Parts: sequence; C-alpha cells; structure tokens
Amino acid sequence: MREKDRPSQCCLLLEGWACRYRMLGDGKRQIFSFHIPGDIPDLQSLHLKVMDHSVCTMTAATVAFIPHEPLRKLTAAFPGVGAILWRETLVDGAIFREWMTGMGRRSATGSIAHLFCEMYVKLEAMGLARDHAYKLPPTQQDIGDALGLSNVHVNRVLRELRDNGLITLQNHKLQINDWAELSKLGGFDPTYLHLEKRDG
Amino acid sequence: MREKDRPSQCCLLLEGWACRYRMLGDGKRQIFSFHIPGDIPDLQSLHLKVMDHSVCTMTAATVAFIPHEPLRKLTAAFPGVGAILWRETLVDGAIFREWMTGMGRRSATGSIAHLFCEMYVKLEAMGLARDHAYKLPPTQQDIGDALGLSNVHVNRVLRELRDNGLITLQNHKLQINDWAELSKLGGFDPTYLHLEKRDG
DNA sequence: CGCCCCTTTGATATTAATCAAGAACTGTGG
DNA sequence: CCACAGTTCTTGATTAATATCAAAGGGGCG
Repeated sequence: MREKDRPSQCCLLLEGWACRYRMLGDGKRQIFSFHIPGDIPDLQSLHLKVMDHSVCTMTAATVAFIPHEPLRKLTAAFPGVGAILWRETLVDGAIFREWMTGMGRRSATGSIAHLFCEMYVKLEAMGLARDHAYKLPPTQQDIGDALGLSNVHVNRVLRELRDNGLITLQNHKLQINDWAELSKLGGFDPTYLHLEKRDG
Repeated sequence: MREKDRPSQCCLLLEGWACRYRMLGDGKRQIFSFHIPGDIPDLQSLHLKVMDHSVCTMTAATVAFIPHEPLRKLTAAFPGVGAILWRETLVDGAIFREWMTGMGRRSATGSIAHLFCEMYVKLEAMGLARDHAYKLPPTQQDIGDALGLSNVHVNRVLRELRDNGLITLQNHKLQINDWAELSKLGGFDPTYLHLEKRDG
C-alpha cells in the first residue's frame, strides 16, 4: 500500500513483520513503526481516506484483509468494539510520541536500546517472545531509517552494545543479556504501551 | 494535567495555545504538539486512562471541560460523532509522523520551516490567520524542545531564515514572506493534515 | 560458484550541542 | 514613569555527536 492510495480495506497482520514509512524527495526514508502479528497497521484508513504514508512487509508474511464497510457497520452497531479499535490507534499514537522523544532528546544508543525494549515487550505481550530474546528482522539500515540515524552509526552503536555485553545479536536474533541496564540506557518505561487492561 | 494522571474529562481549547510534552529523567523536555483553539489536546484520555505525558497552556487561555462519561455515551449513541472524534485523534497521529520525519530526516532548517508552514495551515483552517502571518507564542526554547534542537541552534536557524528574507519574526509575530520557498525548504505537503472533508 | 545485499571498519566532514556572557525584552512594584 | 528582576534572545568559541565517503569482508540464495 502506497502514499496517496485510497484503500477500501484494512489489513490484519497474522504472521511476519511489516513497517510504515514515507520516502522523501531526496531519497531519504523515514520509518514510522514496525508491526508484528496481531497489529492492524493501516487501521487509520478507516477514517482517513487518503494514505499519507506507505506500508510494506519486511519478511514473508500472512495478512487478512478486512473491508472497511462491514468494519464501519460493526463499530457503529457495537460501540464497545469501536472503542477497542479506537484505543488501538491511540496506542499507535503513543508509540509515535515515544519515538519522537527518542529522536529528539535521546542519544543514538538510548534510542536503539529503547527500540529493543519496546519490541520485546510488544512481542512478549503477544506470546511471541520470552526470556528477553526474539527475532529482529529489520536490517541496520531499517533501524537507522526508523530512528533517524545512518546505517554506519547504527552499526557502531550495536557493536558497542555487544562489546558491553548488554546484547547478543547475530543473524537477526537478538538476545538481551542485561534487561535492567538496557532499559535504563533507553529510559524505557512501558506505560505508554498501555498494555494492562485494568489501567486502560 | 500531568503524566500518570487519570483524568475524568477532556478539555477543549477555546482561546490561546497549549502543548503536550514529557520531561525526561535528565531534565530534558520533549514537546509533542502545539495546540490552537478548536483542538482537544487530551481527547485520547477518553480511551487511555493513564496519561503518558503532560499538557499545559503556553499563553493565557480559555478552556472548556467535557466530562468523559457523557462524551462516551454520545459517541455510543451517535456513531457519526464518534467517527469524527476518532478521526481527530488519527490526524493527531499523522502530525506526529510528520514531526518524526522532521526530526529523523530533515535538517534543522527544514524542520523549522516545516513547523511554521504547518501552524499556518492549521490556524488558517480555523480562520485564525491569513496573509501568511500569525502570532507564534512558543519561545525559541519551546521550538527546540519540540523539534529536538538546542535553543541556540534554533536561534541561529531563525536568524538565517530572516537574513534570507524568508520570514519576519518579531515579538512572537511571524510573517512568512516567501511561502513557496519556505514550504519547499521544509518539504511541506499538507496532505497529512487531512483538512479537506471530501478527501477524508 | 558467484552475486548481491548486508555488515563492518577507517578516515574525514558536517551538523548541532554545550558553555559562556552580554543585550534586549517583559512584567512588576514603587 | 522608572527601576529592577527574571526571562528570552543573541553571539562567539569550543566540543561532541553523527553523517558521509570509501572500501573491504561475510552470508545466504539461486
């Protein structure tokens, strides 16, 4: 799905990773989010007809398409369902704010550490990771495009994190060896993910 | 309204400017958005019970408080109203993405130029500005905290924009002298604001 | 086996942060 | 109307972070 499209359906990611991004005039790319199974990356298209960015998969993936029309009827007939979906888009926005914080006010190291923590918590909540380890499909270039860094600099930060023993990263398999230290480095506080139902 | 609060009402800004932000452990601040009359800065609190950031006014301001309970009933009874409010929060997210793009992949100059264009279009749409001029309450420090720059650097960029004749800025009154050039500099494309109803 | 993409490393350049200090502005009370 | 205090703005000098350029290894896949 591309910028300027006017989709008539949403896609639910069942397997694999996807991301949202925009290409800039000078060939640069900004990635806005990484998505994992259970996410509906383009849920916003339900109420914003023109796409202001693009979506693509980052791995082999399985997706389910849900046409807008029945979805709109469903949310109208069952406000509770609508509220849950609305809430999803709000959490989406909260994650954007967190990434903004990283790009604006955190160091490259903190930013990357934060991303690794965030993805783990999201995956763990979906039952897709445990023991502080998971598969991380994005390339170093992808990570740079997400956090506003060059691929070279991402590479150097990763080596530093490895040298310090905080993480092990090989073949896109990430193992967080020192969660306490890594989350401290990134100033990671999962409140913004709003995962606990009781807390809203 | 502060981080960790659990508000029971939303506030509609009637007069003045407000902003949303978070303070970081080391005293740094990240501003997420500037708000103008007509905005409901904390609409998300309707479905996310815990605030993951703070809201404050930047000028003398008038606000109307709308309790959550009747608002929730309203959106349940009239799905059309709910859709409109939901849509507002989606545009909010689109603006976050645009700011991310600025911080990640645009130069400081481009980022600031983009912000000035964005605020003008928003104000103009509300009938609060015309002729490419408006009152801009944020200090240079505020602008820096919003775009991830130091106040000193913001000052230098502003001087450059002034020296080039692109803008006139005095006493928080901004006049954009060369809209075409400024919007080119910032790579500004208002699609993301989703202002035209026909376009969704 | 070979190719392409990704990773890694080094050298250099650029952007923007930090530190520091003085000037201009704002609001306040006398 | 003026003096004062606290911000905010401005400028210069220096430093730190990160980008860019370039080139050499690795690894997976057809």
